[in-house]
Order: sequence, then structure tokens, then C-alpha cells
Amino acid sequence: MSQMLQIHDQLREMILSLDLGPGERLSERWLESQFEGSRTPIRAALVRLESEELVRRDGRNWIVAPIDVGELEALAEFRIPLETTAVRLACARASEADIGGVEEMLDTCQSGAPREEWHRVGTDFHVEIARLSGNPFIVKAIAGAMTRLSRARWLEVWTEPSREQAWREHRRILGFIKANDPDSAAREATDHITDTRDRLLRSLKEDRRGLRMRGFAVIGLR
Amino acid sequence: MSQMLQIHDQLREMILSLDLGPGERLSERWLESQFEGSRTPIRAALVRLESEELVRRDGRNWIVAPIDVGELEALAEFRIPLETTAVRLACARASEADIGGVEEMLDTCQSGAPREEWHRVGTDFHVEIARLSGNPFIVKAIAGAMTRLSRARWLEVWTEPSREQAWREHRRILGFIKANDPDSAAREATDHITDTRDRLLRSLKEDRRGLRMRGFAVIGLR
DNA sequence: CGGGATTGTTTGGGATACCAATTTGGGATA
DNA sequence: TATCCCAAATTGGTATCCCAAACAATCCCG
Repeated sequence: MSQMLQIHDQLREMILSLDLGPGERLSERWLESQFEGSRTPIRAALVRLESEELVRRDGRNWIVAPIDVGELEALAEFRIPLETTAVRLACARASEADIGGVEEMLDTCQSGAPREEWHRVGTDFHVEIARLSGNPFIVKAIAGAMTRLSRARWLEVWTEPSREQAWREHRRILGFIKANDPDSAAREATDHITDTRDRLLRSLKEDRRGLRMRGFAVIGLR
Repeated sequence: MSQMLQIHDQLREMILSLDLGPGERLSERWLESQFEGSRTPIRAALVRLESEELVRRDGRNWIVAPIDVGELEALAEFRIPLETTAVRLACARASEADIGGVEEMLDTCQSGAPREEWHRVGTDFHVEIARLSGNPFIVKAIAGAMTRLSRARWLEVWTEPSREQAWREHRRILGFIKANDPDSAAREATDHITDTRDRLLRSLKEDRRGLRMRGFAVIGLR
């Protein structure tokens, strides 16, 4: 794989895992020393990450994109029509085997699993459901939305009741797809998205001080 | 503005206007001479265009993204839930002035207007409606979808009846938004999207030979 | 005359050099 | 001591350089 893609993936991981704080400045020279590559591939990776809106320009400088809490409502509003469409199409198109694959993924999350696992599966579930729709545009849009939610979701998986609630909701959605009941699946999906939004907003309000203390830029919290 | 953005915008325009044929190879050295800049900003522009899926890698080479007719169905399927949501939200949120602005835009397209004008307005209408929804994610998704449709749409605006049909449908959608009738607006939007899809597929089938003759890569036509 | 190895050319990936602009730190001065 | 100003360092933007891989044309041998 090209060096640029390696740097892109590593940097992406550092940003999404909050190793690099939201709002933190990224100097090309610092990245150069971090990744032991020259500025050429680093700049390519930054341009790429900019298009995913994980980094952003601040004047001439690069910064890690801040977490914009104001986006959470709009994001839910965006996800609802897409994910309801996705589950309906999944009912019509997904094979038993496809659904089984997603079930297995959910099963890997036992109570004792590490937070990272819950976080990953919670994101991937939605992308995999989108994939069952067979529509690549829906997949891409959902994947992008989940990426934008990803960093805020660390707060959700922090508490056990919260993540197990989400897990149960995922199960129910999948159950209705399996039972070929598109209306119920769509209703569950809608409820899940609004529930998640509310859980996240509550967590963020509670944890805002903690985030600020860690130097994270969190904007748009009303 | 930075040179990279200038190159990006120019190249984007050349691709969308079909000055550069779909599937055409882009060598960095050729672009270097075209834009009289060095490879550094050119490569940044290419990385950026790649994320918009207007250029693509073909092995180590860059090519203009082919027109994938197979995408047209998936694109319509993707747009319907988003645009119905957009018009519903527009009914709830758009001001008289906002709606008036879109009306004016439609009015600029008189019968004698050049094809470029019809093409531009036909794209912008959908983006502007999305903007009335107040949801930036919907705007971006619709804008992306319209970009992907853009090149195929040159065929639609080619014939007068076709573009006037689309224009009437746009009028009707906007009328229902103005009348604050979300259900009818959503129904019109759905019909318009499926109609457009069918018109495009028909035009492409008829014109396929012509496109091939111009050396355009058009793939996925069933 | 045909096929395959070989060599020369072109390409993109990466590194580095240079420049202009911005930031910064320190020292002189009021 | 506070403030202002200038020099030096740092930064991102661009140009250029080098290299390895891909491709093509050519030449040699059967």
C-alpha cells in the first residue's frame, strides 16, 4: 500500500480514537516526524482527511475537526430517512446468509467485551444494514454519518446500561428484517436513531466539562 | 485563492462539461503543462477530485471517472428518501423569501435560454430545495448526487420537450412547498426523480453509440 | 519471419529545496 | 515594568529532483 494511504489510515485512527484531541493543531512538520515520511504523502493524506471532514483548515493551518454537538440533531434527521429506506430495502433484498453475518457480528459483543469492541460494532452495525440494502450510495452516506458520530459515541459506550440499550435496539431492528417486517423495522430504526441522539446529547452535556478539561474543542452545545 | 483550488475548480469544470471525456487518461505531466503549475498542487487537486469521485485511479494512472449508467437506478433510490424529506422540511421551515429566491431561479430559464443555463438551473434547483430543509447533511448528499448525475444530464437538456417537462415538474414541487402541502410535494418529488431517471436511461440508450464515438467511457448500461 | 528478452522512455511516488508569510521572542525604550 | 518593534525561526505553498516500476519499442536469436 502506498505510504500516503498508510499515513491517512493511521492519522484517521488517531483522530477517531481521540488520541488527537478535537481542535488540536496539526503542523505538517510535526506529522513529518511522527510518521517518518516527507510532506508530500502527508499533505495528500491531509487533503483526503479534509474531504472526510476529519481535519479542517484554520487559516493556513490544519486542525483536527472539532466535535460539533449542534450537528447531532441534523445528523439524526439525515439518518432517519436513509436508514428506514435501508431496512426496508434490506427486507426485500437481503439473503438469510447476509442477515446471519450481521447477527454474528452483534454476537461478538458480550458483556465483558472492551469498550473499543462495543464502539466498533455499534458503528459497523449501521453500515452493514445499509449494505444489505444493496445501494452503494446509502452505504456511503451512512458510513460518513457514522464517522461523524464516531467520536461523540465514545461517551455512549462509556456506561454499560447505555451500550446495552443500544445493543438491544440493534437486535430488534435485525429481528424485524429477519422476519421480513419492513414497517416495524423502519419504526424501530427511527426510534433507535432518536434514542441514540438523545443519549448522546445527555452524555455530552454531562461530560462537557471533562472534555474541555482534556483540551477538546467541543462546539455548538446549546 | 490557492493554486491548488484553482486547478481543482478548473479541472472539475472541464470534467463536468465533458471537455475531458469520461474514461480519459490524465497524466500529471500533461496537467502540469495545461495549468502551468507544478505537480504538487496538481496532485493535491487530483486527490481532492478523487474524493468527489470525478477522477479515479486506474492502476497507477489517473483517469476521468467513467459515466456509470448502472448508478442511475441506485442514485434515484438514494435521492427519493432524501428529497422527500427535504421538501417536507422545507414546508415546515422555509420562509416566503427563501421560496421566492428559488422561484426567481426557475424564472431565469426562458425557452430561448442556452442549454448550459437549463443544465445549471436543473441541478441547482434540487440543491436549493435541499437548502430550504435547513439540514446541511441533506444539502451535501443531494449536491453530491447531482454532481454524479451532472454529466448524464447533458443528454436530458439536449431536447427541448425533455427539459421543459423537467422544468414543469420543478415548478409543481415548488408550488406545493409554497402551498405548505408536504404530502403532495413529496409525491411530486418522488415522481420527478423517477421520471428523470427514466428519461435519462432512455436518452442514454439512444445516444450510447454517439457517446462511444466521441470516445466516452460509458459503463454499466444494461 | 516471429517471438521473447532487453533496453530506453515515461510515469507516478516520494524527498528535498526554496520562498513568502506569519508567528514569536527578546531587547531597547519610554 | 510595560510596550513596541524588529529579527529570527517556523510554517505552509510551490517547484524541482530522484527513483523505481510500468510500458514500449527494439533487437537478437531461433
